[in-house]
Amino acid sequence: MRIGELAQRGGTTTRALRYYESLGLLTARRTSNGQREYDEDDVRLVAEIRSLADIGFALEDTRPFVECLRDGHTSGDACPASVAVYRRKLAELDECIARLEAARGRVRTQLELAEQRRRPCAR
Amino acid sequence: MRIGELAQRGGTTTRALRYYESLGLLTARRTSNGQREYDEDDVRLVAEIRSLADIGFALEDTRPFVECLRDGHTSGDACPASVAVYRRKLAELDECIARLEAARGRVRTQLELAEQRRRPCAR
DNA sequence: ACTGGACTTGACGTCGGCGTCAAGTCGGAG
DNA sequence: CTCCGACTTGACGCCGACGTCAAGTCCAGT
Repeated sequence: MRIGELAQRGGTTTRALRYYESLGLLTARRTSNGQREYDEDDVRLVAEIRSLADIGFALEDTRPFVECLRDGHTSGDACPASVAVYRRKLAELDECIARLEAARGRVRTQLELAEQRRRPCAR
Repeated sequence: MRIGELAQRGGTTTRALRYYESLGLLTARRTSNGQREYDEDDVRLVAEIRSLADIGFALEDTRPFVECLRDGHTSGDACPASVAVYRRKLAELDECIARLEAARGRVRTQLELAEQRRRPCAR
């Protein structure tokens, strides 16, 4: 299949696919007239990239998963490098969530204080 | 005081202060030789901007607080517009935290599955 | 007089993940 | 033949919050 169909099936755009290729995440054979030619394995790769990216993984973080699939594994996270990314991402998420919750706490406190000042005598 | 001292006292940089001025968050009188001249009120403004920005507020979101202070209020969140930003930010934080927690859940699940596959018989 | 530091404006660079435009090629349908 | 749609490469635009460099001005100290 060509790039348009792959984009459609992967729920993304041709621009994104070419970008992935520029990053080395995706490679494509070329037909005689120079167009990119993809197969079902590439559909799988794009699906892997997109599902991880949608969760919040940086494209660079999807690289181990993609390489794992290209190595013939049926699952992108069958390789240690992918699992390591899972762990790191988990830690990042925990830290990020903690920061946001701390921020939320501060904002809520400030909001309550501000509202108290606005109606000092209300219930 | 001049811009260098204000930056130091506000825990930021001269570049940032000029940027705030370009956004209209900060205004400065000029001395005869063209240098920016600040006073204690400006220290207060910078402190307000930085404390909000450090929590994760966009600079644009600090504008109501700054204007509130400039209107003579002792607190940046004494004005309705500031309180509205608090509320909006709180909602944004809640949504963002929810998304991150959902992502964390998915990553943890995937991590556990991947580890199970790697040692299928271990405890 | 000279040096060093702080100041000025203007403008380009950074990061990620593409969107969007330009200009050209190619193949199939009518 | 012509036209349309899909494809190609290359390159600039975007967002936010500044960093960093360039080139010049100004003042205080020695």
